[in-house]
Amino acid sequence: MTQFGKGCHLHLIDGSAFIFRAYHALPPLTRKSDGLPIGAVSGFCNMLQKYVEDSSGPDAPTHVAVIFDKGSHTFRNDMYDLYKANREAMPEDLRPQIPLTRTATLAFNIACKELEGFEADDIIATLACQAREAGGRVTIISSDKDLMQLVGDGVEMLDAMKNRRIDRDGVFEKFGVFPERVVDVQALAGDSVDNVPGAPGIGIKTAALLINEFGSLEELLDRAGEIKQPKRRETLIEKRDQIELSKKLVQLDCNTPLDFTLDDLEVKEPDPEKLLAFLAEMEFSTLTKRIANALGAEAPVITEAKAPAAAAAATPGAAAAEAPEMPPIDPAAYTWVKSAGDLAPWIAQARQRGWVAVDTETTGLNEMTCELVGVSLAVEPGQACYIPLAHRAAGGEADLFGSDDLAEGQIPMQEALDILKPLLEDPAVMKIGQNMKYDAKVLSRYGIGVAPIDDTMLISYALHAGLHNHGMDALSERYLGHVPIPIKDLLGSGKKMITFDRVPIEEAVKYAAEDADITLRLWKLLKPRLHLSRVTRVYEGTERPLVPVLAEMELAGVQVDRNTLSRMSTAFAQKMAGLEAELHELAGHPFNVNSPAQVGEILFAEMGLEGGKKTKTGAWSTPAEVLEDLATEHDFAARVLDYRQLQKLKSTYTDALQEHINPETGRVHTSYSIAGANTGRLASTEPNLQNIPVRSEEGRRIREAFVAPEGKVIVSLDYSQIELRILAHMAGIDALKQAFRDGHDIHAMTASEMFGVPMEEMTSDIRRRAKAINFGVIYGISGFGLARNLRIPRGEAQAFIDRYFERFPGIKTYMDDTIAFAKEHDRVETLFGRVIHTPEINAKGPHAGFARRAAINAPIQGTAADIIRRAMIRMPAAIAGQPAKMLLQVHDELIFEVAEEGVDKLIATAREIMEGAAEPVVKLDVPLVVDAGQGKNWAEAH
DNA sequence: CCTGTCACG
DNA sequence: GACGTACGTGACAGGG
Repeated sequence: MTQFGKGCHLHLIDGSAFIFRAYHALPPLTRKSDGLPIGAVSGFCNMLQKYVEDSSGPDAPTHVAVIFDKGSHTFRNDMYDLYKANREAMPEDLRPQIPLTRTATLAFNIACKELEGFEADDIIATLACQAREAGGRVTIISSDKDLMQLVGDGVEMLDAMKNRRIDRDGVFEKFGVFPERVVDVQALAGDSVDNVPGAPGIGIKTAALLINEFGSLEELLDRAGEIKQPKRRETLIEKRDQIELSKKLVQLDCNTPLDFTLDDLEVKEPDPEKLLAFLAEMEFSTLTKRIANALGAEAPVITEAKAPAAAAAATPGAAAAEAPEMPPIDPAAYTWVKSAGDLAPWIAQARQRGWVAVDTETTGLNEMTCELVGVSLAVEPGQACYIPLAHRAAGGEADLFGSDDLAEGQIPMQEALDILKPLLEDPAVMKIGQNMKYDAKVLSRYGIGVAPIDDTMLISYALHAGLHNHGMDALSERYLGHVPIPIKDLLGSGKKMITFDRVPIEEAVKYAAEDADITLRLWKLLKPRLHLSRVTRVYEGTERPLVPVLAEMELAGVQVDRNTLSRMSTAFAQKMAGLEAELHELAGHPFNVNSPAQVGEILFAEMGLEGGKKTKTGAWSTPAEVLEDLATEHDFAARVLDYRQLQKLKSTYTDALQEHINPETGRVHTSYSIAGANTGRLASTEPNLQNIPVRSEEGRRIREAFVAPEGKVIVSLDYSQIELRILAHMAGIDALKQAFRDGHDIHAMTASEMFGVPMEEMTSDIRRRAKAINFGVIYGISGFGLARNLRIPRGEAQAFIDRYFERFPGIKTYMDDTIAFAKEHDRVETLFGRVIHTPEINAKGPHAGFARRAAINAPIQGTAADIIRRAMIRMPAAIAGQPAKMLLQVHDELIFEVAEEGVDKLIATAREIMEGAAEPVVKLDVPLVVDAGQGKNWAEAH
């Protein structure tokens, strides 16, 4: 044993922080055999394992301990009986897991220390002091700000969550003072979490200001009379005792009587047998295997005792880690289907059950250009196969010719597709996929129309929008506790990346079949929850049916005229070159106009203009908003704005769009993500066709490149003021509803009501202000935001808002009710029952305002999204037989390509569908109005 | 890979 | 009282 001293590096892990993070990060998992809650233990072990993996290398610790709290009564409670009095009670299902985390720590062979009547923080402080005195280094693994007072002289903190080291400067960033004065600041600012009172009315900022001015808390309190602000002065004088008590509460104790020494904390290798036995006892199948792998040991078999009904029932609301009938995921157990004979039983199994999970493997992520490489099927959890179809034989590196041969052990593509087609199109067999639109599009290019379908991504979206994303990796990790094989492992990344057809089939089987297996497991787990969460109608009515509709639109694409774009590109380039020369001239030297940092340097440093702000990275910030203020006086700023606009148009639109023209179809095929936006909106990617310019004259011309082929016309139909109409309905504002019924100018009406100006005397400026307020309401208005938008003083903006609420009290009520609902249920809902979770709504701090506004906006934006989704779903049947195709959606607008002679009829049909899309589920008190336009291109049609 | 900026509804 | 502020997206360029 080596004596702790110079060269030693002690790691102190805040155990309680680990436990709580693990508990809150994971769903309430239970042990399969007896229903024991183990979610927190599982997360705790994962975090320890990750810690062990990450802490090797040159900076590895020589000594380590996990420190826990013990006992609820400490010396601080003797000083102040309300200390930590507002702490919530420990959740029921966490309590039994606490002792298990000690066992887990010891199983990893890491020292595990606690002391009755002492907080972990004091033990950590004591050990850190001892280590520092002995000349060693210390890293405290915690993000608890109470520990920041210990930083310095070889002691640092590591925020494991953000993987960020915090040194003296880091502490200064947080507290505005260096570690020696942190307790002084804390004593003043107090801490609501620990119920430390501090000085009322003083937060961290003010506290740091005062401490820096006076040097120390004691000095400040002695000379409090010198403070200018009367309120602050009185507080400090009156609350002196309370502040001094607060300091004692936050001051950590470096003299905790420990019954061990630093030398007892020396890092030890874990005993594989003991560690694996513990993990197996907990029945963590994935983690057991992972650690067994890491240790080079055999993973013990986890006994599969059936859960007695009573034990399962004893933990109500607890979701089982894996549904009881699901065996652990084992990629080695999947089947390689090599022949038609191999495939037959899988088809039969799928038919017999009435469902099958399907996944396709392809050469790329673009459904329009990739090629099919294989198909995997899963019929039961653990029973999955992969049918390779176009894998290439392994060729030598220099083998430029032979490597395109097909690998052995594959059914000829067409033969396999002929066998699969009847199954994939069988109306009696549900095809389950994760993001089925992708697979359906690929297969449709091979002549297979997959139906009916279920989609685990969309099931998750209907259930959990706002809680997390809905990709397979996230879902698998979250709901199955399993990390799928990363595709990177097969394809590599960057320059050396290969396509899936080059992956050896043995490897492909594991990956591909696992995807189908996971999809099936997720389906079994999540599908039954739809009706429990009352979102079956949303899923079946507005998510799932959209898949084939979008697939058809995306496959159709929109014709884009390359010549128009490239002519514009050239023109933009010339203008930009002129502007660039002019700017270099104005600056007196050449610089990169595209670099905001350099532009800022010239404006604010070289030219010495006021109003420059820096970003958090320290570079100058030059958003358009700032440049616009300068532009009236300074040509330089005006030219930069002109340049930026052209640069944006050229790089994002006229240049990039050309790259997206599909050489085979001559058209641009966007992809819509159905589960991307939390509110129910779609998102358009590769390319994004939902942000083609329209507001500026120059930008709008880009829409001229979106054309109809010979003999056809582009038709655009868009909802007029849909979100304001929904607001009028949801908030029940009679005046607004009546205005919409009468077809009045809604913004002018609002202005007239608010400012008492008769409609005949309305000016455009007053109307503009009312319009900004109307939109502000939809966004969860704030005085600050409105002030910025209208470029008026904040007080004036607030006065507008106050008057608005006075005139339309129903809006205020709606907003308050929505927030109250969100706070109670952690979610909001649209008129159609779409659920948007608002997990941050009860959070404290800067997130709170954000969450409030999002909660106000979500039902309105989401209801509008529901309505256009419903219209889109009904559209194909409504326009069947007409010479028309629906091509694009832009949130409140649908774009069609129609034969000239069919335009009037299409407009009539589509308008009827769109205006009636809310019904019969919702009967709005306001009419929905759809405007239509037509032309040879999108610019004319809009 | 992250940040800043800017395009849309 | 302090903090940061309209809502929802995606793409591109710069810079480490």
